[in-house]
Amino acid sequence: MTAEKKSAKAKAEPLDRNRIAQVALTLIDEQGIDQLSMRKLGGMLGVEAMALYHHFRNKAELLDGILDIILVDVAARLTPDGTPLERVRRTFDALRTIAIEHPHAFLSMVSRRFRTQVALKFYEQLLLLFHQAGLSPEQSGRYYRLMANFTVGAGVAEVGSRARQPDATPIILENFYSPEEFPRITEVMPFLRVSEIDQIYCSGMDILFTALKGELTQAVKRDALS
Amino acid sequence: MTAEKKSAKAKAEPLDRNRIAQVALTLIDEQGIDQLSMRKLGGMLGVEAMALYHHFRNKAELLDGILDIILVDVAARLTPDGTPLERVRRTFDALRTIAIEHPHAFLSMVSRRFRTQVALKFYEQLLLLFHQAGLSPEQSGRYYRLMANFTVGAGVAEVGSRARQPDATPIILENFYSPEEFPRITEVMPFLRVSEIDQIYCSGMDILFTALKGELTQAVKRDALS
DNA sequence: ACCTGAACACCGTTCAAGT
DNA sequence: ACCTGAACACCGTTCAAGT
Repeated sequence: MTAEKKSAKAKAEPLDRNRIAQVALTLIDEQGIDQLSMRKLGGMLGVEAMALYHHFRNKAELLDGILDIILVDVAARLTPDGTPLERVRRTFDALRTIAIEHPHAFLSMVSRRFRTQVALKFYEQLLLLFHQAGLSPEQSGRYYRLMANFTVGAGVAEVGSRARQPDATPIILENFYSPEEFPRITEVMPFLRVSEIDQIYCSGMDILFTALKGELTQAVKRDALS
Repeated sequence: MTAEKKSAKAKAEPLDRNRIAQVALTLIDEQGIDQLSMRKLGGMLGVEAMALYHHFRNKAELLDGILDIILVDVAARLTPDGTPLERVRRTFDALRTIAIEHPHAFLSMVSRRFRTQVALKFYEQLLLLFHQAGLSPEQSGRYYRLMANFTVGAGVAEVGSRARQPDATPIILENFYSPEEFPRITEVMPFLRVSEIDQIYCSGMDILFTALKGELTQAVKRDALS
């Protein structure tokens, strides 16, 4: 009986941080973040929950491990071609896809500070691109934050519409929604469909990049004069 | 003994949704979101946990109630003076202060869809301002989303630096951080201090509003020609 | 070194019962 | 209508013990 259970769950190789975090991510993707428990995760790995504590000090550290997996995945998709600014743009676009591919995980990842080597390395690489594009440290910091804010916000919004939320107030829009009560919402809703969201995100990034390039050419002009 | 406990917790008036949500918010502010439990909340109200289920169907609905409180609070701070666009700007600025005043609550609020009457009313009012500023429904939707994305992202970033996180990977920056390993991060860090964040947020909103006004004057010119 | 078992101190929620 | 008590099916984490 015990042997049967173990074989069914595939426990051949020994555990390691990466495999645990990987399985945890699938669990989150399939069942939502609050369905991730050390006990259930252990079950999926054919192991007692307590075995996991040999690889992660606690659940929070496991979440850091999941963030690492995602960042490595994002980094792997990035190609080194194009100008530095094009690469910056592609990096943020790739980060945004996390929200779409892992909606349940995204929310808990987004507020985590970069604490691991992997995360810091990712951050360093991204800032290097800003540097290569000719931005000063001050400009790099500012535009990194602006773009990160915007991308994170877009991701969060996307999560809201994609990930099923635990049933809260059952006053779902469709139930009680009267167009005459909320005329502006009614008017705007067609333009905020999931199908439009991507284009809106792009337009926002366009605005930020235009501003950035404006600052860069100004600097070039100043240099030419002096 | 039981009487002592009750009197200590002030249970004079009967419960109502608003008071429960209010106390829940203070609990979150003081102890963090994952310290909010129905049992503990009941304790603070001098009541058994199960009594709360008479006012909220479940914990998720309680969170909706907290969001309502916050939105009412934000709305109360807004004055009706100035141009519609100025009022839009002040609305987002006020929303941002939530992240600063309720960092622990912010994260769980930000991904909640607007399901309650209160939240929809707030949304309607905000979209009305866009309308009054002369934006088309498409423009209203787009700029609402752009500004909301940006503000939410800024809030999330702020939460990351303000709200204490459960101890995860103990590789805190200071511990292992070697400037030569992460030169770009080192360079940029001084410009991303908490004291600078506010200014960066403002610069981002400035960029968005400049773009918005650009679209508006273009439309005016088109109208004049035709 | 890596995993188990039992235990501790908690959860959200249901349900029948009290007033 | 509003609250209680007991119960169910869970949690994260500690700690001593096994191999």
